[in-house]
Amino acid sequence: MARPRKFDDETRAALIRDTADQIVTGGVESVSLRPLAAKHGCSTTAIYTMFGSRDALIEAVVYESVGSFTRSQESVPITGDPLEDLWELGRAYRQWALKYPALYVVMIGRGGKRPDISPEEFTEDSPRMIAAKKAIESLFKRVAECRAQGILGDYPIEEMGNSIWAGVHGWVSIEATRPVMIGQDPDAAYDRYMQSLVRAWAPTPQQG
Amino acid sequence: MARPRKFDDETRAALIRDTADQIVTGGVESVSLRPLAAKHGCSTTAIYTMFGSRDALIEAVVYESVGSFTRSQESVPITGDPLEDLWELGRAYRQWALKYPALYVVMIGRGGKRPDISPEEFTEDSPRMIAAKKAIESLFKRVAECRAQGILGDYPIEEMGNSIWAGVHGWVSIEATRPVMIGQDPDAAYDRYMQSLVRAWAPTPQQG
DNA sequence: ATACATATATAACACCGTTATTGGGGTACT
DNA sequence: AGTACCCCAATAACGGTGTTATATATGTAT
Repeated sequence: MARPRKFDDETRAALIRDTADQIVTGGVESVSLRPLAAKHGCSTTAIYTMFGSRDALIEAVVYESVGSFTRSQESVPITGDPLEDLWELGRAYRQWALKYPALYVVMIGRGGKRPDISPEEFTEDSPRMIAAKKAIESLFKRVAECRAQGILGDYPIEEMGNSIWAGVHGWVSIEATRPVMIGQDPDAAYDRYMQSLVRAWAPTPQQG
Repeated sequence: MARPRKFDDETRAALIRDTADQIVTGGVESVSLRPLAAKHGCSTTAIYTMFGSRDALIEAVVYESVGSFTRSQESVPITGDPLEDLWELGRAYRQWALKYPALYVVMIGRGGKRPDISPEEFTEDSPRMIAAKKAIESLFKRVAECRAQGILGDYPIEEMGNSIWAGVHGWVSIEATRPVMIGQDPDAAYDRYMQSLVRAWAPTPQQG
């Protein structure tokens, strides 16, 4: 019915990988279509038929990155000690973000586009929101287990989960945007910070 | 010794104000020198002698915004109840960020530039770092007062201050980048979140 | 009066994302 | 077989960007 596609899904994946690398090494703003096309032996219009626009290409990278992040979260082993698992989950969260700081910023911060009014990608149950939910699902599961075992108090899972997530994100995003965090031992400081976030939702004596 | 300056500090301030407005309404990436120059009846080269580059202009805006944010923090009254003052400080923090989300993102997130290796503006005691320190000084003071009154435990001020700040920033930055936060009553949810951050550093029975 | 230093304007440079135009390559129907 | 059709990709153009080389104006110092 039409001219056959010269570039298959493999080239599409290669473009996404290359753009992700570019974001990691040079930041989002360094992503440029002409050099990218040249590197892959195609024209910019080919990228346009594959993705639609530069923003859409970056959105594809973000989507892929969320997947990578999610896999890194899901690969944290479950030991049976939900609190220890929670620490490991938090450490993996931070490690991923510090390994790809520019990706983390883009994927959680919408790449610096105007934040107030929002596009369709943030409607409930858009692919991106589903992926985002899945990304923090491991965290919520451990929180639920901790509550079931009395390690956390009888607060709503969603409230505790969102709070711990927001707290972790705050610390990590500061570390990811600035050169170094305060203190001599960032790893230990982060551990103590995580502990404080969890301590905040400890059972009260009445809750026993 | 040279040709007299056609544009004084007033025009410089006007340029900063205008650029800040532009960031607020259209995001950083919408800041463009040619329209800006035309609006102020000068050429782009005039902007270059005044600021040096587009990035430097935005950096000037950021510096000014940090000042505005700091003033908003410092205008929170001191009632004598340090814990209540802390809540008000946290509320003012969030209100400023939600009023100027794009500014908040740029001022704390470095405008989406590559975050890993860092420029000179982040060296200890650079003007920007001094301004940043001053911006959260009110928070640290209240934390210290709370500890002095036994509302907070005997932890290092810096650890408690940084933790609460990171936590607040995490929540607020999520709210500032996404359209709406989860939950029906965002204000109340944020209040409960702040309470959890402070509860984490409550005195232990031994400390009490 | 002349030399020098600097602020500004004009115009150019090298790029950018995007798109109109053109052509190539296949299917489907006559 | 021929032809109409449709889609993909390449070329080239459009309008825009930040930045800078060049030229000019305007002052001070000699």
